[in-house]
Parts: sequence; structure tokens; C-alpha cells
Amino acid sequence: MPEKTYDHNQIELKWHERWAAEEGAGLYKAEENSSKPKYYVLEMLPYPSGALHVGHIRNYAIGDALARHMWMRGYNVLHPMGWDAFGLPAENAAIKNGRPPREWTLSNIEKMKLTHRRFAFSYDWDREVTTCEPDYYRWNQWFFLRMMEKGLAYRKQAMVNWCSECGTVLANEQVVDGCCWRHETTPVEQRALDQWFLRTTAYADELLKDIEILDGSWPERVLTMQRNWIGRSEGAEVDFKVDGYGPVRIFTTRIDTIYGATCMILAPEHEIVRTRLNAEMQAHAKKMIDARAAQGPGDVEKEGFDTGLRATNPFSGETVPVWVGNFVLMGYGTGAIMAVPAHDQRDFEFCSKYGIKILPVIRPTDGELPDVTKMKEAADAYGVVENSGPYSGKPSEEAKREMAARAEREGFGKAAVTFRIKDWGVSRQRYWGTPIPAIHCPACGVVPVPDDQLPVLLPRQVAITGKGRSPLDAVPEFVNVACPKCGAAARRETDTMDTFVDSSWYFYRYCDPQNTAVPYDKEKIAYWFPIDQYIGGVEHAILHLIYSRFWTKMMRDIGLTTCDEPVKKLFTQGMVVRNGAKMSKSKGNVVPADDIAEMRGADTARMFALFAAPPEKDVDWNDAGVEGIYRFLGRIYRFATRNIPAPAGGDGSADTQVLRKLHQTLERITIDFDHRWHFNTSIAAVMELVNELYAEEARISQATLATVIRTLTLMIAPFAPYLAQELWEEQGNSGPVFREAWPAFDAELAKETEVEIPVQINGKLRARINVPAGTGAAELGQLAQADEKVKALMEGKAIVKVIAVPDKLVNLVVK
RNA sequence: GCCCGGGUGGCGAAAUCGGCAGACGCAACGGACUUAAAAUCCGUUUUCCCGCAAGGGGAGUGUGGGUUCAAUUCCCACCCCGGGCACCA
Repeated sequence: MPEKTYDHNQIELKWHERWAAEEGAGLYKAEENSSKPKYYVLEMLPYPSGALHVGHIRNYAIGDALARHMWMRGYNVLHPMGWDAFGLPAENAAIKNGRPPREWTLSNIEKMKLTHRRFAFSYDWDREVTTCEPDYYRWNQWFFLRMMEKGLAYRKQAMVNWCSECGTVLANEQVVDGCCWRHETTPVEQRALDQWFLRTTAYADELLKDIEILDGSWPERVLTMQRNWIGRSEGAEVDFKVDGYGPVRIFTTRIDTIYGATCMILAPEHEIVRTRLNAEMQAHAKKMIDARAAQGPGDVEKEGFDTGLRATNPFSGETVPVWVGNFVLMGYGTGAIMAVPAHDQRDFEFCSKYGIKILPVIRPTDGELPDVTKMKEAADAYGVVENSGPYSGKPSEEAKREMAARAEREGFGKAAVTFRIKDWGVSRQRYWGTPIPAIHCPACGVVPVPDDQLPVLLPRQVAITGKGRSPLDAVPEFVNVACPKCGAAARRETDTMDTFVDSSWYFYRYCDPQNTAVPYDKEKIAYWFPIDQYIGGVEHAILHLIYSRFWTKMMRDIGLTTCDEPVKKLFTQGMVVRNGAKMSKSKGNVVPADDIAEMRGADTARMFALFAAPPEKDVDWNDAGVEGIYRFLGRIYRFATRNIPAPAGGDGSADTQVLRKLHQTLERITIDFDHRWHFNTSIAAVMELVNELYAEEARISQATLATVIRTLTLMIAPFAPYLAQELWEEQGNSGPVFREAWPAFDAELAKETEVEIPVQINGKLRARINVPAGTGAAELGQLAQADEKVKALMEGKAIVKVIAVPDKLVNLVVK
């Protein structure tokens, strides 16, 4: 047959339409009762911002190649997709152009779904999950009620960013340089508000310990980040009695230095500040709090003031001053510390600044106590405790144990573990999120919404003005409600849930998306879970992936799953950047997926996304490389079409060589899929094969041509589904190509019979010899020395050593 | 400051277990086809030196050391880039 010109539009449109018709017949459907082994492959669900860009394409191209490959390997594949549809941008859009958040969100989903289909990602759309719809978020509420029952959801006061100009709460990302994003000269204040928390700390130890389960199948750096985030640290809590107040508890990891404590420092948010200090001091503390929030992370000059209060060190009996310090965090430990300036750098800086006494109590094992007059920085190493009453002369470790034991025995402290991870604040003073199912009754207090009243529906008619505590506050028919307990007039909770709640369990819902009785059928997830392969951006290494782990453990403890961990293997792909910057609307450097599909086709776009770099690496998108993939697909298409059916005439003299290359290529791709996902090298291997086919075309027999084209078609099916399907049909086949068996490679056929061996003399390449593959070391050494060129160079030299590595090289060491 | 990644041609990259550095692609250049162009096909392309040429020789994977017959790969020190955490007591 004469070759055809590769017209991506024609091919992709044709199959796009056919597949749309076939999808109802279960093209990408996961089977519910299958005898095949299951494989659950999942890509992180996107926020429906309005358009997919090439960063998404990369993520989905990886997952889709894997899903198609696993189908071809005989697995029952679950490959679902959904929408992380709640969130701030929908409200911002509403403020900006008056479009209701739901309408804006659903229309974005429609647009993006079209792009998904255009790219032929193999999703089982019957399982689609949209988190902003009541049939999904009612289960967020259901879980929330379960957590209230177990004491895992609770209320406490916490600080929020407050803009006095808007009269509203700001999300952290709405705070720009310490000011409101809409009022650039209005500094953001910190206000205390009663808010809802989930007790993630109840699982802190288990979240840390179970990282061991994930070790080896999650990227090491993700696990490290999680370990740091959880931040377990062992130490002790000790009460210092404050005159006229009572005991104040401090946390320290260095109780062995307690005899060197020369003052006590409180966080500016500490209770004593509110209850015992005068107005002037309180104002000072408030300023510190606001300044810290405005500054954001980073080094701040240490600052503080003496409260005039005095506290007693329970070990030494000494009286020390009580200060307030801006560097002491209320959210860690107890919000109060003992300052040991001699042995802690931060305390050293603070105390030096304010002239507070420095008292060394630890000497190095083989040295003297530090000389206070010469100290330039704190000596924070362990050593031997001195000037410490009965503990003097003991090593730090021993003193730590004994002191903690004594504190516990005598009731003024104990050994204690503190975590950096905090309880998860889930309250958002926002409209576009899951309503928290609680009611505030003047008589009964906080009352959970009864199960049979779920879902608490988010009202649709809401004015989004960006003013007031929350848009829901201004909706009387939402707020005014009868107390479920006593029937009195009560107020509905108007906070909504953090959107990380939605994404913490959505992958369970995919297994049973229509269920109206329970979040999902336990049997169904027992079959599908855990997720075999989860693929997404490394930016979710901490929050999303810790919350998901927490949620699974919580569900396990209420009997909904037996899984300890939801995700067996995690792959974090690199970012797609443009001109060195992360793609974002604000930078205006987004490359829309549809543009690439329009110009060069979906196959080209997704294949280039895989070819540009190994998937875990960041990649700078440039359109020039796209052209190369397009040419490559054209080369495949032209070669195949002009050889279907294979013309008689090729003498077959290149058959062995071509079949060898074919099986070598298959081997490389198969290994790439099994082990490391370096699809860039998989695709390079196919390019090499195609180059060889072009070079040897006339010398390939009819039968071999047919075999090669068939295998090549199957090989590219995971990467370029449209082209593969078209060629599959051209060869007279029917049915989806990705449901065919993945071609097995024949290790024998892939073996080289002859290899070229480099010959080095003293490590420098001097000659090459051709020998049969597998030639032994001794013979190889002989053959190398017999080479004419080697002989000439060896003239008058003595051989010291012959290193011969079969099939690799020969190195002659001479003098 | 601490903890991770990473640094290889003009560019994206490859070298999977210590064994030919630069596979594959982009860009560039040359040739074939064409009235011409596009498309396509074939070729050259790390760099420096010697040679009209065939060919030959040297250097080279951020820098400096080390181990080894042999180092992009292993070890030590340092420089640069990216990311995460950042007063966590």
C-alpha cells in the first residue's frame, strides 16, 4: 500500500467519536467481580480552575501509560478521575464577576472534562467524584459527626487573620506582605475565634511509626518531609511556681540543664498575659503577635519584656524572673520555656540582649565549665552536669532520666513527648466548602446535626461580598434552625470545612460512588484497597498525604476499613515549569493543553510530556521539542501504512538483526515499566528501533515486517493510544488495542551474537575488536593482544596485567 | 542555619551493578528530491591540536584531592542552582 500522511486531526477525531460511543459499553470500565488480579492506579484529582495545562498532562500521561500497560498485562484496572471542586478561587470569581461559585465550578469541570476526553485518558467516568456536590460532601459531614462522637473533632480558640477594612477573615494566601490582598495598606490583625479542630495529634505516634511501612515504596524525601513535619521530640515537662499565680508548666528537651535556668519566658499568647498583666503589657504582647503574623517565617529580632512576676525553679529552689518573649511559640509544647542561656543559642541571644544572668552547668566530658565572661555563643552539647545539687558529676543522659523521674515522683512534672504536628484546624469562615454539621443552642450548647438530617445543604442563593465573618452568616434560612435536642431557636454553625477534608478520602468513594446509605461498601474497598500506585505533584508531600493517612486510620478505628495505610506506592512527578518559573495564571506562563492538542495532537502532547525528561524531574516546557515527537509519530505511521500489507520482495537478510532490535526494545520498555518509569528512555528505544527499520526496510522479509509492525503497534499503545488504535485497525484487527496482551520479549532473540570490545592500554582507548558474545576473559585477552594495532603500540613494552571483562572491555596494563 | 534533590555538548537528556562519556531528540549545517519552497529522506555536529587528505594525538561530566588497571558512577573537602523546613525549647 502506498504510505499515508500522518494527519493527527483526522485520526484523533475519528477515534474520539468511536470511543465516546463505546464508553457506555465499558471501554475503560473496572470490573467489579473479576478473577483477574486488581490494580488501582490513581492520579491526584485536579482543582477545576478552568483549563488543563501541560503540567496536568504530564501527571495524567504517566498514570494513563501505566493503566494501559497494566491492562495489557492482564490486570483488572481501576483508573478513576474526579474534581476537587470546593475552594477559594470559586468565591473570588464570584466577587469579581458575580457568577455563583457552583455554576462557575461546574462549567469549568465541563470544559476540563472535554480536554480529558480529547487526550483519551482511560478513566472510568462512571465513577467520577465531584466534591462540591451534596452526594459527596454529605459524607464529609457524616465522618465529622463520627469524629465528634469519638472526641476527634472539637472546638477551641485559635487565631485567624482579620482585615478590619473588609471585616472578614482572610486565608493565609490572601495575606500579602502582612496586609490584606484587597487593602494593601491595611495590616492584618490576629483575632481569636472559636474554631473546629480534628485531633490529628491523637495519631501522631502512629503516623510516624507507620512511615516504616511506606519505606521503600514512597519517595525517601516525602517520608523525610513527613517525619520532620510530625517532629517528635522527647523531653520533660516541669512546673515552675509563679508567685501569686500558681504552677506554670514548661517543656524542655534538656532538663539536665535546669540548674542553669535563669529566667522563664512565656509566649505572648500565654494565659498569664491575659489574666495577670496590666493593659500596657497586654498591648505590647498583642503587638508582638500581630508583628509575627505579618512578618511570616524568617528570623525576627528577639524581643521581650519583664512581667515583674517571679517563679521558682523546683530543682534548685532559685527564684527567676518571668518574661514574655516574641520567639516563644504558643503552639508548641506548653507555650512557656525555661531559659538556659549558657546552653541554648536562642536563650543566649535573648538573655545577652536583656542582661539576664548566664549560668553554665554543663562541662564537656574532657574539659572545663565554659567561662561566662568569654562566651560568644551557647554550648549546647551534652556533657557532665555541674553545679546541679545532687546531680553534679553525672553525664547529661543520666541526669535527664533521673531528673524526669524525680519530677514525676514529686508531682511537679514528668517525662514527656511533644510533636511539632498540631491538631488540624478545619474551620474556614468561607462559603464554598462543606458546612460543618453542628448547631449552637443557647441551652444545650454545641449540638451535632442528627444523621437523618444530613446533608446540611449549602444554600445556593448567597451574596458573596467578601465582607463579614462568613457569607453564610447573612443567610437567615440557613442560620436559623431549631435545636435538635430541645427544639429551641438555635443557630447553625456557619464555618465550612477545609478542602483538604474532601481530598482525604475521595479515593475510597471511587470504589462505590453512588452509595447513598454509607460512604462506601466495605467489601468493595476490601477488594480495591490499598491504592497500588498514586501519582501526583511533590507539593502535596506533606498536607494532603498526611491528612489522607490520618483519615484512613480514623476510618479504620470506626470500623470502615482494615487498611492502616491507603497508598501502597507513591510516585511524585516533577513540575512542568516555563522559563524557569512554575506555571501559574498570575505569571501568565501557562501552556494550555488544548493548544498543544490542536497544533500537534493529543498523542504528540502526551508523548512529549513523557519524553522530555525522566518523570520525577522538573522539566522546562519548550515547544521546539514537541515537533520532534510529531515527526517521530509520522515516521511510524508512514512506515507502517506503506507496509500494510507487507509487500513481497524483501530478501529477509536483515530479519535476524531487526528482530533482535525489536526484542531489545521490548526488553527495555518492559523493564522501564517494571522498575523505574524512565519513559524518556523507553521512547528513545522505540526511536532507535524505527531508525533501524528505515535503514533496513528493503532487506526485511514480508513475514518479519508484519510481526514488527504488529509488535510496534502494541508497544506504543500506552503512550500514543490514538495512533496505536489506528494502526491496529489498519492491520485488520478490531477491538481496543490496549486490551491486547503486552508482547513478551524473547531474551534469546534479544541477545547479540557478536560484540565490539574496546581495547585500552593503560586505561586509554586504543583499538576495538569484534568477538562472539560471551567470549571468555582469557581468550578475550589473547584476541586483544593479537590485534595489529595493539601489537604496534605494545612494541618494546612489558605487560604487567591483563584485565578482560567478557562483553565489556579489555584493559592492558603495560610498562 | 538544618534536611533533601541536582550540576554532563548550543539546548532537553542517556550511560540501569565501577568498564567505549554524550544513546535518543531539539537546534544548526551540508546533501538528495523539487521550477521553487514546505514536507520527506540521507549525512555532519563535545572541544582543541597536527595533516591537502586518509588519519593521528590531547583535553573533557561544577572545583580540588583520594581509592582503582579503570570514576559521570565510590570516598573526602569545597562552590553553585532548585526544593522543603525554619526561633519547635
